[in-house]
Amino acid sequence: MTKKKPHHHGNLRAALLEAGLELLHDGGLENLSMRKLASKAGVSHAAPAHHFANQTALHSGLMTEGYKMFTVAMQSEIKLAPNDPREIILAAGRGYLTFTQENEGLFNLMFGGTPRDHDDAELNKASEEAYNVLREICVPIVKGEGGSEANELMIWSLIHGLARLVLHSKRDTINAEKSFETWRLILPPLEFAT
Amino acid sequence: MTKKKPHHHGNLRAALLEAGLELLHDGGLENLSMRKLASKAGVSHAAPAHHFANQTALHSGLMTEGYKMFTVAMQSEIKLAPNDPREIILAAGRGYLTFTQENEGLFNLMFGGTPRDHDDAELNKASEEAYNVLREICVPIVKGEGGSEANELMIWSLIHGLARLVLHSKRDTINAEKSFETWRLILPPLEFAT
DNA sequence: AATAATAACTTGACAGTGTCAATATCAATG
DNA sequence: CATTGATATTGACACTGTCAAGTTATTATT
Repeated sequence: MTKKKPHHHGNLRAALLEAGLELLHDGGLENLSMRKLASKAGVSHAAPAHHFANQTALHSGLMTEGYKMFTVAMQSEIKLAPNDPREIILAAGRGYLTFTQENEGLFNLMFGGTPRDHDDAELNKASEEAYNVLREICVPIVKGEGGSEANELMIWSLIHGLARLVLHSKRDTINAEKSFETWRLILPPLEFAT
Repeated sequence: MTKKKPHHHGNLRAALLEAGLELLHDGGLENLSMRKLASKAGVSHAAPAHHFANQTALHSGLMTEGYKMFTVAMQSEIKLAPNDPREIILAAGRGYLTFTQENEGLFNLMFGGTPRDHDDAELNKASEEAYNVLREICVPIVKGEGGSEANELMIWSLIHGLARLVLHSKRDTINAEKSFETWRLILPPLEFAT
């Protein structure tokens, strides 16, 4: 039996991801660097290279964590919602908004155009799972000309766009506190199958 | 009469912005740097500092150009549209999508969470003008519970979200070529005042 | 158990980055 | 013509990601 005990403090990879999330949370995307990461985890500046081939790989790893948190945020709001298809969609949106507002830096990393490793299996799995949450809450919507895909895209675009705009104009138009209400207001009428 | 002939090649500031847009167009946000910018404009690495106090100021300048292009892209599509409120909204969206797909790097800079100078008067003016285009095309929509602001936010979120998702999954779900059709499909039914 | 092999980490170097201070040069004004 | 102020250059600094080489710790082999 092979005991995997990498000779640092258990699992450096996890510690690095943790440190990265912390940096993002503190100072946003601009505050994230491999060397700070390493320093925060208490290792030398080149240590991360053994767990993340390059910066893109590290970013992909952090995105993976982001999608997981994302999925959880939506699901836990859905659990609290009354058993009504529209209420469930509204709840998922609240989860989305909560996540983006509590993790602005990570959100920017995930959806700001930062290059990612498209062959990262974990990342692809995590993002797919997040998309599946969305897919499920859209099932009850009656299909129109564009089929269920158009419904999903409509909901996804709407909530993603709102989340971005809320972050984008924290000081202006859209009040972050009232973003839940705004979400309820802009979600168009939907027809559900009975 | 004062001939303003700064002793380089006319107007370095404009040349720097041009070079910046080119860098963004070629290699995306990751390809943009002040030193490349300077080199591309044929000046020393510290020359830009006299026209842009720091990187944020440069970014703000590029964003300003982006919003201007943005406004033009929407307006020129609107001009071609039949005089029907829904068709006009669809046209503006096509302009939005065209801009984002032809200027991915600039779009990422504008909406990827990159810090900006919130006191930059030109930037604020340019972004406001872009928002005004949106506001105008939403005027014919009958106001609901959220007033006209909710209508604007709905359209804005929807098209912005779609644009991001199209860029985000160029290779996957959403076909960039068919993004116009997708936009038509996900725009919900709207009620217009007669 | 001793030794070899492999993985994890460190150290040092390199080119590239934004920014600042000091210097030089040009354009226009007195 | 001399002064002045804006404009650009040069050089330095700390910081970044990445690579090569060396060191240490863990695992595997004989």
